[in-house]
Amino acid sequence: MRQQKPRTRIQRQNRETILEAALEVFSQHGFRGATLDMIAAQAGLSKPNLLYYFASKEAIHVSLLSQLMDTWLDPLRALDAQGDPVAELRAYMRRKLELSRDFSRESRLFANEIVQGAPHMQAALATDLKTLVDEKSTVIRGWAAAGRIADVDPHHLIFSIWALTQHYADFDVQIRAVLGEGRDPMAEAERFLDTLFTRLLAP
Amino acid sequence: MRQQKPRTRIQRQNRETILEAALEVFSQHGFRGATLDMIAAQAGLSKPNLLYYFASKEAIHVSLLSQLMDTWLDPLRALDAQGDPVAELRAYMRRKLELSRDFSRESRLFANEIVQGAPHMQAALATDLKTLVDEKSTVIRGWAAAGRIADVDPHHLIFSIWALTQHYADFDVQIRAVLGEGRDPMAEAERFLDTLFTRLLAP
DNA sequence: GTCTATAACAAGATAGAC
DNA sequence: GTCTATCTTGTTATAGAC
Repeated sequence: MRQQKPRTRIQRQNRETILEAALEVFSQHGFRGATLDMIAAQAGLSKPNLLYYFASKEAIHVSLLSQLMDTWLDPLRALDAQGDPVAELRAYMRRKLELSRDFSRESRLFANEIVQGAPHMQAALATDLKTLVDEKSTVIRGWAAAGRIADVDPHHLIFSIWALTQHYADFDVQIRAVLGEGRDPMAEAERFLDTLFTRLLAP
Repeated sequence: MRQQKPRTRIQRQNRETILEAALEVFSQHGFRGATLDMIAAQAGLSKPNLLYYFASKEAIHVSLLSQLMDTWLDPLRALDAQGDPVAELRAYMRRKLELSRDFSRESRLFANEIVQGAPHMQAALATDLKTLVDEKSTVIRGWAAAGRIADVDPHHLIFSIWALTQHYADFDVQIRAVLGEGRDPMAEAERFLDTLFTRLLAP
């Protein structure tokens, strides 16, 4: 039962600091594995001070997740029905891969949430996400019908882009363990995935 | 400090019951999110009784994970260097997808562990897993060099099979939310992935 | 003697009072 | 910002049942 909207500059800044710290801790330990102590230490604030800005541990978590959804969907939103089909889809894949590289904590936070059944996001998935995906699927289906890309199921094409790009963030430990030292997973991934989607989509 | 190997029939059976219950709970909530109370309830046993059969909560978790590793690698082990390259790789993908369908809890247990940095599996990843993957990568590289499949990076090819098949188990909630009612994600996935790998691998 | 349950303990956690 | 009430949870006696 605290203020919802930050009024002053200090409030905005501290909320930002807390969310950044919480992202670090939640993405690494999951919701239950994270403690307010860890987040407070990471943020350089006292524990009660956290609870001055957020009503509860769960409130911090929810705030992170809802913020995230937007960023996460941006690359798909940018898919342009007027552009060149194969180029557009490859660019979408590349943007998603860049998100995995530059926002891997966010990706893991999301993965943690979904793997555990999305207790806090069910609604958003079935509305915002589904709406956007359905809309873009229609575009892709049109491209396929016009013979401008190969005939593939649009939904599963999108799933494959999610799966392949997020895998490099979420399963990073495994990837690095298997590849061994001295390799650059993300750079290699970009080349591999570009080849993959080029071959898949060629009409 | 309990017995390691089950001696009696009851012991084997109860350990089995506990592991089954723990799989259900751990895969859904992660290690820290799961409580012994939940596992006990699921197993129909009392909490102290759990700890009569397993030394600790962690011991149950570790037991599950080490059992899992074997099952998880079987499909890759079965990749036959003497078989037809494209058929072998497609069959490997199909076996992995069947695992995702029939052992989705195991897949999520694994995902939970890896996403959080694999605190209990680091060693196994860098040894057992890496050894097997490197070995099969050599086979695949040979196929590519002989022009029997397209020229792709073997490691990333294997990663792509993992990513695409496990995604349907681990992100099941999201998939179903996006597809909506009345569809069969796994059946559709099989057709889509078969097309994808056929096009990717065609020499 | 092998197993199971009730009860209690101690550490650690969230949340809130002062 | 220190300090604390309250609750949860992993673990351990303790004692009883098959």
